[in-house]
Amino acid sequence: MNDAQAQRFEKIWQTIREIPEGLVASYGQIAEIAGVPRGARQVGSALRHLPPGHGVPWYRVLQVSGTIAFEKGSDQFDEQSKRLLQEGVAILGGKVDMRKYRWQPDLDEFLWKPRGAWDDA
DNA sequence: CTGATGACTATAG
DNA sequence: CCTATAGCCATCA
Repeated sequence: MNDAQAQRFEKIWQTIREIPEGLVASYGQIAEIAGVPRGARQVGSALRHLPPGHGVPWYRVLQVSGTIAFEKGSDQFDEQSKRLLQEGVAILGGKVDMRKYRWQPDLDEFLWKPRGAWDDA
């Protein structure tokens, strides 16, 4: 694996690490933030290649519809839903309500650095 | 190089 | 809501 690939994966993993506990993001969303336009599939690929002991909250990444990407009934599906429920993310009808749990970096900015945000308005 | 694959998504019916 | 289709693009055989 060359540097460019490793770097892209690192960037994606780093982005996923920014998702706050209790919130989720879609593959496409992570791709966009990580600077990989139309790279939703690459995000999935990056997660598939996660090294041991990564500490990346991979379970906070869902399909844009709020559905868990794994097949229902699989071990991975169970593992992911379990972890989400554990941090308060509800799963109704097999899917997460994205309107409610979707992470919005813009909003983070708004909440963390409101200082002077409206000064020149 | 070529073709198949996949932890994706958008759109149409 | 579900299926089908078509883009998408890094990876892999």
